[in-house]
Amino acid sequence: MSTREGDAPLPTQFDPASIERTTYERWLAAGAFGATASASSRAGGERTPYTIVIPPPNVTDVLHMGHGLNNTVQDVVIRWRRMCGDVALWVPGTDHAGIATQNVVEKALAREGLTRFDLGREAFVARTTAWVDKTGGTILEQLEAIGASCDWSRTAYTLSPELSTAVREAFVQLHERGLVYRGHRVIHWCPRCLTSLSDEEAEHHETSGALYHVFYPLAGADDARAGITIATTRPETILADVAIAVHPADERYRALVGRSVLLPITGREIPVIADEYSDPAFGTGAVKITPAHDANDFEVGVRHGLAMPVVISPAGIMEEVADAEGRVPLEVRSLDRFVARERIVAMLRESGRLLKVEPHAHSVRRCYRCDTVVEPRLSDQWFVRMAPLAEPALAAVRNGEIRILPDRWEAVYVNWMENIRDWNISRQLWWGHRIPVWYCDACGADPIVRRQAPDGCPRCGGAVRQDEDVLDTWFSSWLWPFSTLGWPDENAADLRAFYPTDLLVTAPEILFFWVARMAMAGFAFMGRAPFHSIYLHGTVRDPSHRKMSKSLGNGIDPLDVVRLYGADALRYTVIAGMGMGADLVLDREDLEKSFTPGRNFTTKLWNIARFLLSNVEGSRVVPLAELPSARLTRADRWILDRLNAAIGECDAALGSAKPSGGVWPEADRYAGLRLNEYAEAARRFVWNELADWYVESAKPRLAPDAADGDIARSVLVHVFDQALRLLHPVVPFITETLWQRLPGRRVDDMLAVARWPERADYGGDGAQFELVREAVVALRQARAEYGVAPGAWVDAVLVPESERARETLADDAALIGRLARARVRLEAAGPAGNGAARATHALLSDGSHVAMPLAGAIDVEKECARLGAELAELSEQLTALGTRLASERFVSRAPAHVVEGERTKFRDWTARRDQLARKVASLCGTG
RNA sequence: GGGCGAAUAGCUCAGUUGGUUAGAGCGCCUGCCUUACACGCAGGAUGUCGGGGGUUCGAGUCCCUCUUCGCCCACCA
Repeated sequence: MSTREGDAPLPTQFDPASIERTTYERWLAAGAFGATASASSRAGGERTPYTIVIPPPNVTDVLHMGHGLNNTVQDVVIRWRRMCGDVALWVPGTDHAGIATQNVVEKALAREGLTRFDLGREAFVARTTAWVDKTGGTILEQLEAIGASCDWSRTAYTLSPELSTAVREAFVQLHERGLVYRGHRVIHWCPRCLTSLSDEEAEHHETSGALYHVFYPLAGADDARAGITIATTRPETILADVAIAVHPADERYRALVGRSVLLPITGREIPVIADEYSDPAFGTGAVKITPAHDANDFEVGVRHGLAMPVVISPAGIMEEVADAEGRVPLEVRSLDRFVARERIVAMLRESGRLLKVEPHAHSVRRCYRCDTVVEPRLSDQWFVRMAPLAEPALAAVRNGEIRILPDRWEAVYVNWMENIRDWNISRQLWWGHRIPVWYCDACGADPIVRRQAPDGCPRCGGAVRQDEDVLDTWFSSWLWPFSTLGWPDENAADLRAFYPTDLLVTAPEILFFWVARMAMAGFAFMGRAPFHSIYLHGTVRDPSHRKMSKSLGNGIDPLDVVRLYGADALRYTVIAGMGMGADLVLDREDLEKSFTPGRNFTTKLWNIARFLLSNVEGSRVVPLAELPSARLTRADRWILDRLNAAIGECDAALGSAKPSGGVWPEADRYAGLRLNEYAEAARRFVWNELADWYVESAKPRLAPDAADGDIARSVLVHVFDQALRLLHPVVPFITETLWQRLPGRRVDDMLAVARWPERADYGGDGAQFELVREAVVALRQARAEYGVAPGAWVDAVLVPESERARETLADDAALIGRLARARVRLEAAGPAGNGAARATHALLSDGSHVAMPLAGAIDVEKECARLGAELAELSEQLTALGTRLASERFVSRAPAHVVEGERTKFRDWTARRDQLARKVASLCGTG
């Protein structure tokens, strides 16, 4: 009644689709992923909390391999911690993705021939909200398909009312601390998105452009050749030039400082000024100053009190926008900036002012969302003063409070933090958090910064209007580790139970956008780091190492993989195939090949289970702990030893979950979270040890009449149970399904919340089984080498070197014979060759040897040559080793354990050499 | 321009503080449907650890240098 026995046998073929949905439903029904705040030790509970907040995918995203990779890593870790008994919380959620989402909706509008301005702000936001409500969040459902064990009751959204509260609180607090300010300066502007961007959002791209040398004649000079030549990459901005700057120490131009030159095309007079900004070594050493369209020129303009005419419209069109009367000639007016550039160049050429055009490689900034070349633009924006915020976040990485894996990224983080610049957080968009600032037009009071809209101007009581801009999307994301847990309510149960979180898993691309800023926000608003570990994984690439992307069409849909090979195959392939921080190469054109490792492994697991279950059905399986250890065979003890070793390797690869005392000790700091090593250790155990050796060796014992079948069954079930636990974080669906079918399981038992394995002393030593394995391998090699027919039984002689070896080989002679298809007999140690002449030999590691008398079947000459070569090689190595051991320097300088190891090796090799020599003598009749 | 990383088997990559005869997966070769698995089993081949120099008893691992890739940052018009 309460056990699951009686289920139909496992289907021959593993069909992932048939188990995944139901398994996931079962987890949900059992509340396996729910984390109870009161259970956290920080909230008076008994258990250690372990928290991961998801990097919120854009609400409009559909799942791609990058998400697959990112979320598999998080799920492996959170499942591991859950099994270790932590209150494991994985907070899911999505990001409203200001520019990205607005762009998508605007595109849809464009298909209707509309712009957002046709709808108006309110209607546009309503439409976007409706669209997000309808189609958004698909990705979260897709995460379930790959097994993500998020606590869905805590799903968050960066534009939810709760997070809006947090965003306004953060803005107001920063303002109160003087860390938010309104700045009038040149910022990056995307003429397509019609918004300003932060430095991080304006990406550098190497571009091969041109350097135009333009001549500005001296005003009022008799000599038409008198003047200054400047070099520029953006000739269209000439129209907004207000000065020419030369270096004060530049002798070439000293006489011209203070005089005026004539702007080409318009003939306007502009001064020549001296400013250290000008680099005498670059171009002609003279630089044109265009304060409204270049950040550096702006600084120069401020220093010299220059005018700042704007000649490029927000949309990138040449116009007399501000303080620019008479600056834009009709020929270029209303032209796009790049068209205007060509026109201006043509005009300069015609007038003879264009002296030279040389190719010039330089980097141009482009909008990270739409790839449009950004335009430097003078405007008013809100900024966050970052230097004070960076201080503690920088210190935290330096002192080990926060570690970054792989460690090489720490240098990148430190470098950025040390050179941090203020953050432009206002965006001229409609989709996002409206900036909580109001203005009074009536009395011109200072901007009113409030958590809630004020009723009226606090000074004159007049009407107020809210700032039109919204905040950078990342201004809400940087609060994510605590805003999702209830902040700004400092007493929120989740905040107290789960903050600070533990691990942040993401790609290095958003180290600055998001990760570093979260670190700063954690200190700024919570007074401590938001997490202690940052795990930066690689990128998914195609076989030509190009990043997988929608635009290149080289992407793989994870759901296709799930459909074809199962979520577990996807997860295993991703985890096992990815070293820390390394990229993952997958081939869209050959999914089968890409996911072969995962598919093969899950199939193997399935078949081990089929074999095991068919052999334990209907028998009572005694828990291992209830068995007298004296009844364990050599093979039993061996596999239990191997299990212990595997548990140790998995634990070592996963490392410490948390830093002790809040700071990572050097020894642990860069250890752990080596997920590929963990997966490999578990795979090797299950496949190469459990399946290849233990299961094979146990087969005779599982026969109905076998004497110790009960022991074999107990060990088999125990070991497989433990193995499934070890593997569960990587391949949760199949392990859960198989584990629940093991004998004695109760209906509500669930692997997802079962205990992680621990090493246990079984009161025995399985090392002697290695000799059995070696004998089998040696005999198999001999068979293969001499072309013995696969089905044929051969005679074999085992010659033990020691009493212990004799015992082992005698006990397991039948097993060796079965696995190597040989009729085995033991012969006492003694002068080699007695009865084994004309046989092929193999030495085992302890000096014992096995022989197959293959008279007639073997080529004695060939065998003698082989043995002779082996002997020669061994002798040579022995000589080298001897020389080394005789070396004064080695013995005196190498550590004692190394010297001792080499001496032991020398003794072993000597014994083997002697034995081999005897065999050569007996078989080949030479000395 | 500044900084960082990589180069190991045909391919994709592991190789933690220098220490047995350098590993895995995939691919390849040979033979096997051995009553769990051909998505499998058994056996096998393939490496001047990018080149050169150095430190050391000992270097894939540390240092220098060269070559070739890649990444990040950056206000030279």
